Amino acid sequence: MPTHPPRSRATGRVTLADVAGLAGVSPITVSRALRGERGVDAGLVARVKAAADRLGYVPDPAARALASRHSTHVALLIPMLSNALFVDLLEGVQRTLRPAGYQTLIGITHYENAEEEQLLREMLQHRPAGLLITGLEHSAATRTLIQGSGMPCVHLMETSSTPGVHCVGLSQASAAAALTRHLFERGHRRIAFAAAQLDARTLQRRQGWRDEMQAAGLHAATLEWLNPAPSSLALGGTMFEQIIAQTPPVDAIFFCNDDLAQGALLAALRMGVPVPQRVAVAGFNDLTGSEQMLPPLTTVRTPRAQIGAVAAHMLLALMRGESSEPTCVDLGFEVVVRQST
Amino acid sequence: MPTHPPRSRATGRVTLADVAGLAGVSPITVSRALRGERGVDAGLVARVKAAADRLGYVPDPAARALASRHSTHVALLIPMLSNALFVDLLEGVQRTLRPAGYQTLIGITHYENAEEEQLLREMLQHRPAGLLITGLEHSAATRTLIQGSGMPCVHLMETSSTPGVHCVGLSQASAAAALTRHLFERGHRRIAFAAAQLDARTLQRRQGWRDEMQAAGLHAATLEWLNPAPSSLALGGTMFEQIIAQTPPVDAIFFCNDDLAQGALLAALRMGVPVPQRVAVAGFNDLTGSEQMLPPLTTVRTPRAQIGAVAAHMLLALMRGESSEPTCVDLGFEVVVRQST
DNA sequence: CGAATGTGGGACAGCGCTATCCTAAAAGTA
DNA sequence: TACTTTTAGGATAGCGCTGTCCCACATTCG
Repeated sequence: MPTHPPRSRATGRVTLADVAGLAGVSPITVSRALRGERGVDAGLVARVKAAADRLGYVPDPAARALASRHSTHVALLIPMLSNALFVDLLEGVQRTLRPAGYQTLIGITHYENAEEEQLLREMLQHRPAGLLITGLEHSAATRTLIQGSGMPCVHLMETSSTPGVHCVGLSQASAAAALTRHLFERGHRRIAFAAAQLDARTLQRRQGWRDEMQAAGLHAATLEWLNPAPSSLALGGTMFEQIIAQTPPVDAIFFCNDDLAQGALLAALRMGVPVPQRVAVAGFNDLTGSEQMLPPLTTVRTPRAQIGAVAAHMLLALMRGESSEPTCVDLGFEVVVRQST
Repeated sequence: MPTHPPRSRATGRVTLADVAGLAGVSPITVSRALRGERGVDAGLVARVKAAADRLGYVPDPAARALASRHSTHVALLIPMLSNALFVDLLEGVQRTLRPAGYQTLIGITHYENAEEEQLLREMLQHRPAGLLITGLEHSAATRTLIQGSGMPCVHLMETSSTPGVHCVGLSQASAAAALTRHLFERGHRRIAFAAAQLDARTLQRRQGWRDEMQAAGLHAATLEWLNPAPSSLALGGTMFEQIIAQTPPVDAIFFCNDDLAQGALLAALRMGVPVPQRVAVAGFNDLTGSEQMLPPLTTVRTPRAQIGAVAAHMLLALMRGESSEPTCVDLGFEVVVRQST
């Protein structure tokens, strides 16, 4: 006859032992049954689950983390939430991780490598079960922390063919190239590229645009307008004013994101510059409001909510110890043609 | 002679016992010294801290949570992150809580009471040390959960004089009233109120507008345009089209938030309706971009980042067991007059 | 001067769970 | 049949920390 621990406790919390008492098994069997571990008799599993339900048992994450040496937290590192792109990404992640019993710990890096590293350090103290991190480029210390922790990690937004690196995203360069070709088709030749923030993805877009321009023999260094400041509607307007004053005149502007492009369209209205007659304007990401602009903005739609969801699924697989195949998922993009080009 | 536990462990993690060994005291003294608990000799505290620094000791949150029965997590419940208002709120909260050693667990309720309750239930499993929750109105079950948990709780965005209730925000009704009076001053008489989402704060704004309208003898039920759908630029445009067609014509529209108002301004441009000549337009919150619109949008600036920070400070005090005075902080607002009125 | 009060610090016993080892029965093998 | 392998489940021992009791010593007071 096995020993059965007492049924009630001082704290009021329903514990494994309570469930074990009701089901007539040992606590460790309850633990195994509830986690769906190897060889527990199916009938027993059912009995244990029924007992757990009846008592309203919920496992204590702290105890679980302490004993198993990893928590039910997933760390998510993103640059900024004021960019709607990352809000959608977060939605996709949470929608997948919550039902699987994981909590998302959000770290906002403000596009700073040092901040990212500091956040990662703090988060590792909580022994997260996995990590979702924006982009592929990080400081050496950050890479060391990730590898040293041995934690499953999925990179977001970009793609890479490096073996052993897990990522879900899209080819930023291909997307930018596709948009550039669209501008060619519309007859544009002097196409400026205007960017702010200048993070890795922005520079990849620049590369995509530049490759197409060079292939067409249309590239010129004076067509690149790079500004390291954070992007905003106001900055888009300012950049538009500068670019429109250039001689010889540009006939299209490809902004690296919709924030800038929307600001440019508003500036064009203010200045009385007809778009797309005088100059075409295109953006990137297809954020809310781009279809409401005057004229509606041509842009590239990126599947960021889906990226979040697929990456979370990949991470779940890795956390279960499965080896995810493929290691890199390209979710593509769509050029959305509207009246601004 | 006290017993000193061994200095190293299998897991590789630096533990309290390691620090205790180096400092030549017992683990419990290290625990007390590091947490700044009552009566530990100042010299000893310094010695312990030096030892901890030297070993790079960081406390294990899971063990701490298990032993003390509450974690270093703070639960934050907000309706939605696609509304920039709540992104700013989150920034303010994190900026305060992170340096104090707390992690923020974000729950997004999508404006659903049932979702809020479910999220709260899940979060309570993690025994958060405190709760930050948007608004004062919640389901009975949610209120029971909060009270039953005995957890410190601060309500965000609204104000209340109910004793025992902690809140940081602003009087939504007063702010709406002030904006309405501004419209009176500009000579407007038929002022429509247009709202979407219809959460508690929206309805409080409606009340502020209505009170002023009634006091001036200008209220009419046909001036209220309420739409339960989520607010968006597109909806703002649609509502603008409807309202502008009304006879007798309205001469001003007070949108319950800037999203709707911005959409209305874009629709006005599209339709060729001169703002503010034919109709004045005002919004609420002063979101990014409102100053960039054509014409720039008159709105009410709300100090949401500050609300987040002040609420987090209040919660920190409550979590330390101090009784916060005052229990309710009104951070006010500012009517920002631009060219749309 | 002895008892009442305070104060710094330690021992102990868990918090609720899981990793690990172990046993006994069941199943497969020669 | 005797032997190894597999399998289901239990006993044990922590994970790293803190709440609680407790003791030794120092301080105050009648």
